[in-house]
Amino acid sequence: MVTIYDVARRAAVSPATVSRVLNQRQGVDSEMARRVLEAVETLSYRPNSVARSLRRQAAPVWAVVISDIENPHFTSLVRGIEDVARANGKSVVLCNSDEDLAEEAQYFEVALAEQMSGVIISPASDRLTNIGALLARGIPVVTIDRRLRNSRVSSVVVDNRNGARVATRHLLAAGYERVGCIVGPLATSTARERLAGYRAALREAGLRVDESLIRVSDYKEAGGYASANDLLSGATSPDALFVTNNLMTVGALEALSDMGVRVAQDVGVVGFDDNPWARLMRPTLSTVAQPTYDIGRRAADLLLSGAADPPVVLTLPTSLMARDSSRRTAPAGRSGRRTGTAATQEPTRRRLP
Amino acid sequence: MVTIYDVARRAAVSPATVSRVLNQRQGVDSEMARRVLEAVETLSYRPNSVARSLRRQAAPVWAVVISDIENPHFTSLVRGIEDVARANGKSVVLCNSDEDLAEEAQYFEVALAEQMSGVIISPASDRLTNIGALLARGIPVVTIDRRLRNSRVSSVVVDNRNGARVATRHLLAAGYERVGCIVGPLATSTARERLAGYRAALREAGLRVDESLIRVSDYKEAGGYASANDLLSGATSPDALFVTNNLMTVGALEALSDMGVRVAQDVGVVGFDDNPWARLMRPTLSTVAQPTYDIGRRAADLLLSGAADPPVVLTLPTSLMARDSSRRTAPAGRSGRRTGTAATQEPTRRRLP
DNA sequence: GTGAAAGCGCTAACAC
DNA sequence: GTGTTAGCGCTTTCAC
Repeated sequence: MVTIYDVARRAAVSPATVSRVLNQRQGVDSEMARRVLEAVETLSYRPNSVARSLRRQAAPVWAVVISDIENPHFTSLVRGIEDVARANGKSVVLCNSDEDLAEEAQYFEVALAEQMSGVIISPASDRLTNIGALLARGIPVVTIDRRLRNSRVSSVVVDNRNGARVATRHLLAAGYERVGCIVGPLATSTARERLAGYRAALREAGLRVDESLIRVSDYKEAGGYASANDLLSGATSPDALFVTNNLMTVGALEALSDMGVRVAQDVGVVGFDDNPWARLMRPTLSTVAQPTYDIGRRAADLLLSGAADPPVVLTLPTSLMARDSSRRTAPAGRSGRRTGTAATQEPTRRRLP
Repeated sequence: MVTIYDVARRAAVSPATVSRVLNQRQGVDSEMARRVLEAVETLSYRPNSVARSLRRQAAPVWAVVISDIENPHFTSLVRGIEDVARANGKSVVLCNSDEDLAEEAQYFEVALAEQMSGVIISPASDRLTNIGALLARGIPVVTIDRRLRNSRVSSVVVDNRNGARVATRHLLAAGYERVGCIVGPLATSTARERLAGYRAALREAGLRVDESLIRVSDYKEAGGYASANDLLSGATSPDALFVTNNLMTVGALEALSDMGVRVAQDVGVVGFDDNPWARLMRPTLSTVAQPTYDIGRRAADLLLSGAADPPVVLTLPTSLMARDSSRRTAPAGRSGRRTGTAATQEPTRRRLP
């Protein structure tokens, strides 16, 4: 392996000078610098970043701890983070926590052991996720997508409560009367906030919240399937569903399909998190869209600047993508809906806020 | 920072002994070992893996270089890799190459500088991707999803040619006559193999290959959209499309939808790579499914064992998921197809292989 | 402006 | 079995 000493010898300078040149410190004689660069070239020297990290007591690496790398919502966040990371010479280590506190803690240990210079996390629990050791070692931490209750950290999130409120209101305005809700693990801030928004919308419409129309699930496809199945076969079956993440929405739609329930006509649906195939489903799927890439970018920016002290919370807006799955009316266009049942349509009865 | 010396002092042993205990070397007095563990505990000592890596000249880290972290196909591969990595104490660094050779090369530099102990890559080009420096430094490399032509490396891939052949044959058997093909960058082995399979199926059916029905694209959504648009507005418009990856399939379907072309009835479609929402589209989408998770797992296993010398190539099978998008016949069930046009159905004319 | 030398935290000879 | 010690490759005082 070619070391900095080899380069120094070849360029007839000291290792210190080579280091200075390589780290663009100014004040190095330009002729010497030239020789160093030449030696680097001819020897095809590559700095050993492990040695550098040991010496500097910090590795140019960020850990990004998310709960599911197969969830497009999270990968889109990661894209945003990555672009900033790359532009600033940081590597990104992706860690799947699977919504598991032990896994999460394990990754914090790795971040500590590897002397990483930052951690971005979507915490599995807003109270139990413990970033104390990270902060104690001065490693900047930013939470993303979700918040933490017991620590002073900067966060980048969306306005979940309002997003959920708008979605629910939209279903009510479309004439649905018994809107159910499938929500994620209540240990996450997103689940609680989205549930709160759902409740708020019902209250604002002068409706009482029927707890039997709420299912707490796991943000996964199978969970959405089971919850939808369960809700639809209950005594007071909902005529609409607000499903609070993308994976559970897929599961819920599969359940409806398997039960022979027609989306929109029989049961209106609004999901959370937009995606390219929402437009390709029939009926097309209404969703609450989040600026995912931007969330990631901003979290990374925060991390770069040391995570901000005192901590800041950036709350980005969501936007309702109203499509056919939440319209009782048969659409005029060619969206592939059966036309025979258009008569199911009925006038809007809810108060429009 | 607590070091191994602090632990040694506290346990009244030498640093070497602490190291031995921590690395589970046998032959350490059990009483001493107990004291060491106790000291580790009370001081909440965490080994510094940077120092360890420097000393050992290797970091317990794998680089996984893929072209798009937002493509579910790749994230599913990564899942498989990750599970093996975690079970063996390796961290995974995810790198997006964006199908770009320069980016790719950049990540190889990082892997080298970080002394990583393995690289899994889905090469952007089968001839131009250069893993020479990696191999020269003895870093094991495995390619995944795609192969490399100019290097001796182990690979885990699927039988792309046959998958494409079966898909095309399936469309012909369903009565489509002018099957078009949207293929990825020809620098990738997958694109060439899938195209070859498509051609083979046409030949086997006694048809000549109409080059004007083939579009070379980029494995991205926008590329699929543009290609479909282009194909459908050409002089000899296809009555079916074989689209060779998931993202381009989404794009192609969007294009068809925007043009008012009915999938299945007007244009049959088979995509590559299965996904959960294929069942939710209307008509449901036929695809060629790959055992993605398993591909990742096996690649990781190979890497663990030093990438195998001489290199091996594992070729896994694909499976055709025949659904409604490739059926001209109107389905009996509740799949949401307009029923008025079922008369479009016509008998199969192709020879069934 | 440049070089000598110490030292980041750990492991592995090697000596006892 | 256990301890001493050198050294992995780099950066950074501190002299000059």
